[in-house]
Amino acid sequence: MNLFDNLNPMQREAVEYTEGPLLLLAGAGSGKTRVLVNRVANLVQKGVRPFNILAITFTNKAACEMKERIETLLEGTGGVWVSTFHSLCVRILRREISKLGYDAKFTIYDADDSQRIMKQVYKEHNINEKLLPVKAALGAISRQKDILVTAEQFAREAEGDYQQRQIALLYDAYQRKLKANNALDFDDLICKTVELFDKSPETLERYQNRFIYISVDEYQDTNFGQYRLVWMLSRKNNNICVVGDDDQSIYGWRGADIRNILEFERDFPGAKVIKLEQNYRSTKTILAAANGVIQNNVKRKDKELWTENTEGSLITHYTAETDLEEAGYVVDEIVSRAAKAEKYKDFAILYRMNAQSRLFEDRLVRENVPYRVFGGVRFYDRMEVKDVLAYLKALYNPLDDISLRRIINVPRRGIGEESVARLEAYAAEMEVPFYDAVCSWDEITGLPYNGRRVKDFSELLKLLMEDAATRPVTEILDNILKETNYVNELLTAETDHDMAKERVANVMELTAKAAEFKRQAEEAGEEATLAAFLEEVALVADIDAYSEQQDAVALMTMHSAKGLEFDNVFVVGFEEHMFPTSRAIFSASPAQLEEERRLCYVALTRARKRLYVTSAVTRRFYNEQVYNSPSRFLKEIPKELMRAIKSGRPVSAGAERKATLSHVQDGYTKPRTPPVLPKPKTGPPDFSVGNYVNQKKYGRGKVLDIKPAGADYEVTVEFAAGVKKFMAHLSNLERVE
DNA sequence: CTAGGATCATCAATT
DNA sequence: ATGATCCTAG
Repeated sequence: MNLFDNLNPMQREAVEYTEGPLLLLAGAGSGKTRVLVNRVANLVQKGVRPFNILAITFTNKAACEMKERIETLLEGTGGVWVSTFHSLCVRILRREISKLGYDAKFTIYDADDSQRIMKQVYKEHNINEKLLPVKAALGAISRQKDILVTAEQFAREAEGDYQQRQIALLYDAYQRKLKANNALDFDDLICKTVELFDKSPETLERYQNRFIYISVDEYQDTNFGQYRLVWMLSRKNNNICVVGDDDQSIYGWRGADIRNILEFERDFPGAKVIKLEQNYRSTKTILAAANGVIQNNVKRKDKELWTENTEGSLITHYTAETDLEEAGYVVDEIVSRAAKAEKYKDFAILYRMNAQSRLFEDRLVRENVPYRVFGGVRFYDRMEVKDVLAYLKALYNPLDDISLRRIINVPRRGIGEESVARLEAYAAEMEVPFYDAVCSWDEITGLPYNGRRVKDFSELLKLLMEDAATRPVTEILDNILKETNYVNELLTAETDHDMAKERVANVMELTAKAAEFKRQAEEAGEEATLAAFLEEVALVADIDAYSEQQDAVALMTMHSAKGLEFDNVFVVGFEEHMFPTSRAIFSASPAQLEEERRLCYVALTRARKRLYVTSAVTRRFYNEQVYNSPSRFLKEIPKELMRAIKSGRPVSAGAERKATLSHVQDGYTKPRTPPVLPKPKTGPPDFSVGNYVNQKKYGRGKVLDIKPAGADYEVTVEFAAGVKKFMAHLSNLERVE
């Protein structure tokens, strides 16, 4: 097997260059995964033990794919450590975390768990959620963790500013509570690993000796903590290869720091830089469009992708009257193209927000088109799935109050708020975990039913725990369902029958997933322990489930689409305020808009052959009818690359296209549920600049500006609460004196 | 204590 | 529009 066949000179150089720091600037579709895989294979062929190679990826899916490709290439040489940052850290921490005073059986808390913890903190400190929303506090803390600032450090810096001091207090209390529950949140996984290496140089050295060659994919999306971790691990051997594209950095809001890639050469002296600029994925047209957009960003490394692929077809820009019609066009186009021998799995619909998927789903169902939605409410976030998982978590780590409190009255067993409050008070007074309070039910006065209900619950827990230590996760799960009768509870408690059935189906799917997990573990010669299952479940992303096996249209956000490619891509909702979002438009700093533009670049470059962008003149958004103009990014795509179609009437197209489109129109002359549109009145509003108006929500305000927008007028009004914009005829603005 | 109705705020992207 | 929280009656 020659690893260098069919590689271009740049790719070949990257595969060959194995010693010392290497920065691979790899544009979209430039074959970087191939380079990474071949590079690892090259190392192994040179005699490096797979055991000594670490490859970090962004998603579990990417990790699996890479592992498979390496194993195929090397015919079954396992042992290369391929994982995401988070799973790498968990594996290290499971072995080493006792050095930081945590128990090795720590639980990983997701965003929902974190929120519950924080709500408890608010309660204990009597802090008003209105003054500082829980989400805002958690966000602020998360940003600090991203840059490895501890609660103590933050408290020192926060002196003076009241809001900051408040956050410092919350950060500290939140962290203590996590510790008491023997739990880590997502950010902690990274921070604690860095902390561990800081505190224990000999531990760090062990891992440095183990990971002699390290590569990091999607380096543009790493945050400071992750950068620091990589830096520490690679310091000794200095064999670090990072791959990234500053134009595809789309996780700034999550703390990703584009400087990591821009300053790599400074951080790792003597670094070699190789650029991969040849694109193998898209047509010339698609690439030119993407380049046209991204070149409007100021902050970027200079480079331009090119391709030897064909020109391909023009990009279609479809302007629909309504969001409903937009969905109709997209789905009908998919149906008609699929009829011409294309597979459903060759189509993707990409949107900015998960909420946009609904209309497309409705339409796909109606046309009997198989599809899969990624993202949105994750499977593991479903209420019923979380309930069952909470049992598993509580059995595994009895210190995990959050999980224990979640299940104490699920299914209903007559332990309500009152009882929980008593237990809590006891736990606080005796300074013991909540679980101990449950077990000490006989010492607590004032429990309803003489503590009988709590007693039963504590006995149930003990019974389940007996098995939990030794049995495989599948049996533990079956046992929980049997002893609690949870499924039955779902069926009786839920008033909505379809909903109940769906919930039961989800629980069943969870047991199926556990079974599948057990099968895989046994195949690998491992045990399907509770610990391993919980870990897997905590760190999966929805996109990890994406598979090309299923012939189904893929629906996902542009963020989720990163790293994927499709023959035909529809980028929908291509409008101001949708994409770029209002937040980015009104943001004071241009950075947010630049990130939106990079997201646009990512979205456009997902397409191999055909690219569609669609916009609607009007749509329902947060339960309001809004009128948006086409996205500014549309103007950044060179006009000659596009074919514009408005409301079912091709501006320039052949007969074949017309046939398709009349089909679209038919769907709309007799829609099953006619779109309810307000009748836009015409004419200017009955007030002018300088007048005062009244608005339901914001009260009295002064009109600053009125300008035509489609059939209506956009009115800018200054209220006490700030400057807001409205569509004149939709927003019930009344002139007042 | 629980169930069910009323009221209220919220509304990006994710490991 | 939806989901979370609050409130009242059994």
